[in-house]
Amino acid sequence: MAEREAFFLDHAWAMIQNEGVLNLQMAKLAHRCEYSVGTLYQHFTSKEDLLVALATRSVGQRLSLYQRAAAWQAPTRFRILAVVLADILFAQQSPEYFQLAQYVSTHTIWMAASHERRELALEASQPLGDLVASIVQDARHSGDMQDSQLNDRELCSGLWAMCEGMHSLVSAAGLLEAHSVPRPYQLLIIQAHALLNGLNWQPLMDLQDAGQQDRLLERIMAELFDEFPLSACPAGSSPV
Amino acid sequence: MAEREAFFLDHAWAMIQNEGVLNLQMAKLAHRCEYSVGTLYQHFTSKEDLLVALATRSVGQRLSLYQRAAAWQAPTRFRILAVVLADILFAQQSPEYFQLAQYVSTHTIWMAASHERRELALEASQPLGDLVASIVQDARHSGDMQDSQLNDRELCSGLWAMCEGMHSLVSAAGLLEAHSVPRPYQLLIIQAHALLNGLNWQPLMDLQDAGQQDRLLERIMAELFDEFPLSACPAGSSPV
DNA sequence: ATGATTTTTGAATGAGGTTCATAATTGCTC
DNA sequence: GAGCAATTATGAACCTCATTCAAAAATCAT
Repeated sequence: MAEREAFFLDHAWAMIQNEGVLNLQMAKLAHRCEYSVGTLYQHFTSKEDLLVALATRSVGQRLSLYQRAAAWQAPTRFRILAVVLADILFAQQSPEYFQLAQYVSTHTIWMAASHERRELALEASQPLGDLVASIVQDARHSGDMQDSQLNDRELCSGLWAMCEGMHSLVSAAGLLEAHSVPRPYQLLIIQAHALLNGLNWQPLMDLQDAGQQDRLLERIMAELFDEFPLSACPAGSSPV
Repeated sequence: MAEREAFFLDHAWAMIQNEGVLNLQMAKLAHRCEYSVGTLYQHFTSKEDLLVALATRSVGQRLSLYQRAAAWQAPTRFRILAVVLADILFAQQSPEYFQLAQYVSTHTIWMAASHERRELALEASQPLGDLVASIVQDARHSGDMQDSQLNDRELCSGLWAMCEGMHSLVSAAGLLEAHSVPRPYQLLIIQAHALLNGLNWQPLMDLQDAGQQDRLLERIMAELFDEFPLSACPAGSSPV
């Protein structure tokens, strides 16, 4: 049963990658899977429900990238930045996923999914939060972070929002260009450094020293994400 | 002609506020405006096109709040924070608008609108960017800000992304609660302070001193946004 | 083998976005 | 102001799907 659900989702994902979210049709999907429409609807209460399920499933892939960052033997500040980089790389590698995730987390779509499905989605996102929180905890223990006002989750909420927000801005084609903001993901890295500096997360990064920032990025790419093309790295020189 | 377009948009907005974005029907809208469906389609190439037009129009209301912040006789750092607060207040005052804006800036919807409509939307958003950029310029002149790596727009991109991102996270019901992040807008203020500190935007704010932050917020509320209920202010004590 | 229960099916339903042939109106000329 | 051309408005018809549900098929229990 769970197997068939996965089967449906596999094919739905393939269809979305070919034809976009808007063109996914329940009847086509059922036909492609050689099941009837009714059977499809036994698994998903609605199309939106299926989309949320799909987005939920992809969290796993994202997590595996994040985990490299969390498990890295490096100062906590580097590790948290590596998470941001993982986020960026994944967004560039699977733009369809981000498009879907964004569409799904829209109030309009989110609320159209079943309550159970939403709960499952929230549960699935927990490991991502846990992972980031664990880095914060390490940072507190090692003395890299001294803040006492915010708990582990709250501390990262700004960084989280910033990443999410930049993805949103990027996906509205033309918006950033219209506002003279090219290379959004390079900027995201710089702004993330600024935020982490502001939170007093040691070791601080000199924002005026682009070379130092690039070297760190390149190191993370080499040590954690070496299978990604260098062009994916939002460094100062490359036009990402 | 432009008058009739505005007429359509007025009624569309009213209908969305009553019944939500998903329940807006082109035929109902036309009927309510006492025009035929065909006439409606002379103004908007599709439903998505209309939604983008609607979102575009609402930028004006948002702008008027931002302008108070920009025109305020106060240090630039206070003014930029006032912009963030204006954003939050507007989001709380017009949740329908933000829901719409978010829905519309989804790749899926955005790309379904006509090219011309998208251009208009981008143009309409310029004043918001200009306004923020002008504050940055003042900050550079007065010496509050010394960064030389980023231009005026780029400098604020992180703050912009952070605000957008937090709105996104808030609108996915249950997501923040699931991650132990209550009172998102209070957090947004704190994180904005952290980011501004990191950018070295003077005068720096002591992140550990919640009282000082609250006093600033209350001052902005009193001097700029006194018609808003105090409960709208995301201060430390109130449970927003 | 037979009846009961569960699962599957896909044609039918219905909702609603979009189109386009027709009708109405406006503008122009003599 | 009559006649004609050009423009604009109309809304029924069309078409695309998501969703449902009565009937058929498959499975299980005795």
